Amino acid sequence: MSKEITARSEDYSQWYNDLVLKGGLADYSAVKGCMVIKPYGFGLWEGMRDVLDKKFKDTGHQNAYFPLFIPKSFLSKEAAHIEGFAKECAVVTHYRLKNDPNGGGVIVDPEAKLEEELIVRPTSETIIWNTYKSWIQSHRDLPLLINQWANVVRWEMRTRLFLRTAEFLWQEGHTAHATAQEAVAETRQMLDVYADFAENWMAMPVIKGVKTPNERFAGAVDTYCIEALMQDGKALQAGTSHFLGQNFAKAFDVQFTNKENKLEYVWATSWGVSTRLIGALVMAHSDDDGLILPPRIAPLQVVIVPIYKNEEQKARIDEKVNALVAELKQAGIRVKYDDADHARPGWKFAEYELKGVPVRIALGARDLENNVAEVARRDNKTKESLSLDGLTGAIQLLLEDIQQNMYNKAKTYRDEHITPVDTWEEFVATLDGKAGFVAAHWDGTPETEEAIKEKTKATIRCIPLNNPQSPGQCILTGKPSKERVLFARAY
RNA sequence: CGGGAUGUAGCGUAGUCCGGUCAUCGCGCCUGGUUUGGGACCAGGAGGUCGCAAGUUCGAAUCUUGCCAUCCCGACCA
Repeated sequence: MSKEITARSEDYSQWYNDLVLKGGLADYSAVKGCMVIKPYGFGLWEGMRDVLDKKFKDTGHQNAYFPLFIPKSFLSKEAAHIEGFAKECAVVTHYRLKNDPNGGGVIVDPEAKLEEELIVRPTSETIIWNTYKSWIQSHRDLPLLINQWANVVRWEMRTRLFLRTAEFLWQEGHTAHATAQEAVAETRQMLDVYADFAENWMAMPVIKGVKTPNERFAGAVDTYCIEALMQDGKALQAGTSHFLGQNFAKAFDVQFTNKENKLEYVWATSWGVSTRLIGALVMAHSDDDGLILPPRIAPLQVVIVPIYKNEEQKARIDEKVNALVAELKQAGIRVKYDDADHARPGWKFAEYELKGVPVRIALGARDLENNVAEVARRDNKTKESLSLDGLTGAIQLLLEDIQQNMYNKAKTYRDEHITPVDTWEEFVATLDGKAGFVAAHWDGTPETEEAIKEKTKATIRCIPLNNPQSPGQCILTGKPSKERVLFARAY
């Protein structure tokens, strides 16, 4: 083994790092807290982006682009918003460099100080609502449904590849509506879009829910989320959708004239997912041999490896494979024929397993004689010989089966890790033991939530939508509770 | 931002305590050949400002100081 991967059981964090680095998804960079996304990792993001972008367009949204820089004064217009982000903002103070007169290279020119400092966007609500003010006058201008694909910067103290970096890529939708009901419906619709994407493309089951006030987005009335469970039993927020009420409309004075010719503040939403999804994907499915990517998102779905003893055999295999590749591509399958001569088949097998390619086809002289190919699937590491006749159809079915199997496996794990508990002892024991989500009663106060967090490091991940109402007693205070909420330790 | 650890060739490492032919070994890389059904073998070869910068010294990978980056644990967060 030339590329050792740390076992999950040995060191989960190191396992994750190994997969990301050795799987070729990303590299560390020369800049603290920032990462380089390598082509294979970016390919994953492109796949996610393409699917999501189509879903956004299909639900009536348009893409636009707003500035990277936000005047400092904008950020402070919404009190809760600045409160939430102030501690992690990068600030641009100067606009010019000059040669150090003392010969120390280049320095910031003290003459070139900005009159108003600029904040590198940690999110774009403020610059967007400042803009919307000039775009919205009448109810006929509504709804305004905009999305942007962008990078944002949050100066994080502790970073982890994909999961938390100072700069990350995301999309942020920002919509304006005439009524609260319409804005709430939009918030919920986009949450559904995210959940559908996570489950049907990423094969990652998620729980849709609403955040408690403690966990709410800075400036939102309600924050909805999708929560996923990683293999170490920690939860990960995979996407959020916020109902912003009229908070930003009021902060930026965005009013419209309604049908009755009266001025009203507009109602807002924002929603986003980020490159963090790549981290979620890695941790949800992969094993100690490497990545396991769901076919619908995998940059490469099928890899074909030739096995030959001489040029004559190679030529015959080439001929067969070239026809197969054409057919697979015709069927819309992302396929690569790896006939590089410098690596032997065994090396390639291990390499593509590390990279999580869902299906590997090996084709040798012996197979040609029998008119078969050896087809190996990455998700459960089984192999079988399939006839070369109709192989494309079989591969299509196999890819679908892998996608479904990965989802089922993740869902079984997730479902087995939602544990209802009724006492504090059980609660602590479950968190420390099997981990995962713990469904417990809570008295509904931020103080109790905070106390539980301090004692156990577990937070309320969400109150699931359509949560069954069942009276009980708060696990910490014993006060009455009308429903269970989901606790977990989280990324 | 606090605590701990690390940084020597693309990767992993020996050497650091006790300064002086010490820049070691494996993988990878290049050339040629033999190979090819689970990370091949032989022969030859290239590659390093020892994280960066000052300092101590006749002499620094090794000692001192500062800085940078990464990992782990905490506080904060998507």
